[in-house]
Amino acid sequence: MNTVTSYSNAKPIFVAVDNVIFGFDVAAERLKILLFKRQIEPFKGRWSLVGSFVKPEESTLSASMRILSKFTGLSDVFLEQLRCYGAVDRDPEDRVISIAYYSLIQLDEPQKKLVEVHNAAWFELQDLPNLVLDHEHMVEDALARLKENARRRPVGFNLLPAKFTLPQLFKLYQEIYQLPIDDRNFRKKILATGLLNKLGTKDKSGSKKGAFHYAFDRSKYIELEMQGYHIEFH
Amino acid sequence: MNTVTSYSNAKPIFVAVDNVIFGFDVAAERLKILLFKRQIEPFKGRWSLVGSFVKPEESTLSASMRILSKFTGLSDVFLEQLRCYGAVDRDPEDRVISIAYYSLIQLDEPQKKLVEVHNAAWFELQDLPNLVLDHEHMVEDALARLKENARRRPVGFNLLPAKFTLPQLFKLYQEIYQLPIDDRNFRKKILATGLLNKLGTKDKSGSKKGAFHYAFDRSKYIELEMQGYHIEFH
DNA sequence: TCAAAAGTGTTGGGATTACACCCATGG
DNA sequence: CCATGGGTGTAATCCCAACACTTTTGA
Repeated sequence: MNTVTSYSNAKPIFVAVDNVIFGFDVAAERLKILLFKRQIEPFKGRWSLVGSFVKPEESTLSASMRILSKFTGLSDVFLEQLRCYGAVDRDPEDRVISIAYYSLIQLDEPQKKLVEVHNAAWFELQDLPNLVLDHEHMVEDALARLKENARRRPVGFNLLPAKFTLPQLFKLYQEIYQLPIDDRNFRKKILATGLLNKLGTKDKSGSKKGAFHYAFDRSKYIELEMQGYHIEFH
Repeated sequence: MNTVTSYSNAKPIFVAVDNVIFGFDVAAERLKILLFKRQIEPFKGRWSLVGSFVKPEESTLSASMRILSKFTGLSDVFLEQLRCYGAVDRDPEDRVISIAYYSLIQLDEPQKKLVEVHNAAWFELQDLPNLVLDHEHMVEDALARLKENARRRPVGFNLLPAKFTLPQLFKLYQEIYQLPIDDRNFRKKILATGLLNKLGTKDKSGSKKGAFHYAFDRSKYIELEMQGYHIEFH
């Protein structure tokens, strides 16, 4: 870089990233979002999406991954950009634009413990506290995007463990759409994608009879991630 | 704002907007994109999307509207955010992130003249020059978004004049998808949306027989813009 | 009268909805 | 043996793709 840039007429702006991290609590059958208590003024101590300023030497995506990793210990999980929030007065303290990302992760028991370290906690969608700045808007947009994506791409599997059951998958989709779905048709549609491999084992935690374990077919996943599809859940 | 901000640990970054402006040349039956010759180093004189740095006192959306208006004279047209491009090395001169927007406008004869003032020109999709930075990537993403949107929302009408004919609309969709479409099924589907009002007049510029003028129903447009639909064009 | 574009309908097949009962098991 | 959740099938309907000819009119 030049010490005297040709961009010297322009004024730089603070750039932040904020992550809408979704987790599916299989035990509770609830879709949840990770929030933490903001560490800096203004609004210190209030609930916020997990975020950070973007450093000069990292991309916005890297910044998002850094934060995701810091709070969940995870890397190599589903993480996509949502959009940029660029209103002038979105932060009363200074001019800050934020790039929102959203992420889908497995929310297991170790994960629940882990986040406590950072003053973070998992909240049900129906039970979110007031959030700082425009973060409620970000959550709303992220949820809309998740709904849209779930009917076009095999994103749901990112929220489940490697082995899962059809009843679990079914409950997840009901949570995403917050609607009752016909379970027989759901099975037909989801099996018809070819994404699921039935395993020989059963999960007996949910019933006497037990439900078969499934794993998703990674190569088929990649294929459909590219092509896309369109499934309407009723 | 405080003179000493509590964000003083963070380093601000240059923020730009870039616009992918689509216009449909009804006469040529071609979808086109507006480009201009970059005015500043580096890459001065090379073809670029129209863009600008974001000023501290304007939102990213305002910046995008400012640029759109400067080059086309238009306001109050279709303009949506595409996404943020935040790679560290996307601009070799300095750290600059860019928020890309895309816009759909009517490309009539006056418009063609107007842009020449700013060293700008309209290019067919198949005939784009090499673009600076990551602008080719932006165009690619914008086109993918347009295709996606055109099957879910009534966006196509933004590219046509107030009165248009079904053959024109049909040609537009063929341009968007760059595929041959069955014209009878296309008419059925597009008329079934209830978006079109048939006018009594005809446009005889395209044929001896003449094609009926249509206008789109604004209230139905708003309704479907909210609800969305799903049409596959074959 | 003919060239050139506009306009129009039907049918067969595939997909989707709606819907209710049997299965397996542990206690 | 029974309560609980897991798993299964079909018929009726709707939707959609495929497909070719007639109309209008200016030159």
